[in-house]
Amino acid sequence: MFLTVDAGDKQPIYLQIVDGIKALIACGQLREGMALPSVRQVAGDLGVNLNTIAVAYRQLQDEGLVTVRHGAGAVIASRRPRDIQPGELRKPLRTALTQLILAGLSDREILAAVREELAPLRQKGDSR
Amino acid sequence: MFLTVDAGDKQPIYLQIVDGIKALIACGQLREGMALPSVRQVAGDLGVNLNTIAVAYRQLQDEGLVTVRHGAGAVIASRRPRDIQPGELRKPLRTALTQLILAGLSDREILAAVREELAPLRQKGDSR
Amino acid sequence: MFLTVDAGDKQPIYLQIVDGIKALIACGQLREGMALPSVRQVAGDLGVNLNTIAVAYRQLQDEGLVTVRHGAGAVIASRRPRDIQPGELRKPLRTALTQLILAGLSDREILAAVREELAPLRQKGDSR
Amino acid sequence: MFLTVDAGDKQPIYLQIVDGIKALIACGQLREGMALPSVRQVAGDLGVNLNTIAVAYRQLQDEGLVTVRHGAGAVIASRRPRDIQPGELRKPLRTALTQLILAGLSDREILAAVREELAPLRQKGDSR
DNA sequence: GTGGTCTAGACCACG
DNA sequence: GTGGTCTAGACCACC
Repeated sequence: MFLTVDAGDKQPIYLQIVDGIKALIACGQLREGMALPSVRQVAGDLGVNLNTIAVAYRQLQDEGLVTVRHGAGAVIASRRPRDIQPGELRKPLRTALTQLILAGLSDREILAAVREELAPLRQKGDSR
Repeated sequence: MFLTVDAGDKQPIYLQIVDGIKALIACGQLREGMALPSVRQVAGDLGVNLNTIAVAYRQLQDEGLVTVRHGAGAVIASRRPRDIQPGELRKPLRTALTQLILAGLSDREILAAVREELAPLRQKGDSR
Repeated sequence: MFLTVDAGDKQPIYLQIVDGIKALIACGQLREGMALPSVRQVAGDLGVNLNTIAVAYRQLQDEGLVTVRHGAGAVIASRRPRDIQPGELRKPLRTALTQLILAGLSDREILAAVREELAPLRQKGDSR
Repeated sequence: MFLTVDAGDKQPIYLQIVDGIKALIACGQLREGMALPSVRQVAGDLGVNLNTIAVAYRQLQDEGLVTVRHGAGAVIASRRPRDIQPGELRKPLRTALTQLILAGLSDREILAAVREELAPLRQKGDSR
């Protein structure tokens, strides 16, 4: 489990953990039915408070990505066809791309960067 | 000036404004030397607090995108190569791509989405 | 015995079992003097922890609905008028109705839903 | 604002508050666009911790019932057609009705109780 | 053992 | 002023 947090980051710790676990799910390192490490273990490993992890797990549950069973740990939920509006996902993408343009990258360079980022997120070869 | 803010968004208003102005710069609608509208005018147009706009302008100044001249408003700064840490720009990109993967999009679909988003950001034809 | 549990439910498993048995009693499928299946059997059938079933049975005993006889299993208790505080039963009803109102149902629709739910709970014709 | 909490209740305080506010919305005492009292005020009034109220408000936001704007308080959200599966709402109703049957109430008495509970939730006369 | 809730108190971010 | 986050530590509920 390769989760890291940066206390100096503008993004709150609990969201960093949420994003980290989402990435692990996306790349297949965490699959449907697999158990997540316990709240206490993650808290100990990362050196953050128990509650902070609990909030992250709760968020993942609210998004339907994991099933938390009281007294029995958390497991990756069955992957549903996710009822998200595409518009919700486009906004952060647009913002990220804008930043790259302002940094002076050409379209070609940006697409290369996207491919570079995409590759490790597809390690397990389920490139649907 | 086509800036909009969504009070219901989870992103703070001042950042929505920062991103909006960045997009205008990226696509060439705002060019080096052009004056930004006054804090008061933007606040009035968008119906938000004066202070909120001031914070947004301050952020743009801190990033070196605009220069605020005391008593004379803000103008778009000369485009410098900017001292960017590439990692800083990659993180939001990675998060946005992760979300698209979790939504079930294939690599092909994601690259298409990136191209779609990139196009309007290059309206003015300066595809360096 | 038609009991089911849903591990993904937010309600704890032992309460799902308690509610399930209450429903069976309410509709007459379980009557005074009838024996409940053993803790072990239920646990095996549902694939849950032995202790979980024991807690459910304990709760039913505390509410006076079943009597647990040492070494001889549990049987449905004689139906007493029960010492109920009406307020205690009204609260969950009020919460459930509030949810229906927020979902946009009219009074007419809600009463229809109540009658619909009531019918199968009166299968055995003891509509006192 | 008539919110009460019972520390001895089995339901957690933050959910009691969520339910209380839902009831106020359902009966029209809180309408679209109205501001909720601040987290600090509610915490003071009820004598509970700030965080507890914050969690309740966050839950209401996650359910789309209120819009929380950082630094600017919380307001009742525009009432959307709620994308709930009716099955979700039927389960608590069924459980509540089961309890009433076990208490010995007849169908007639139960329907009377439902009408009794429904009346105060329709004070403002929008019985769609 | 697991996660859930609550407290007290601190500090930050937003408008 | 507002809400958001985090900590430390406690106690409870569940499996």
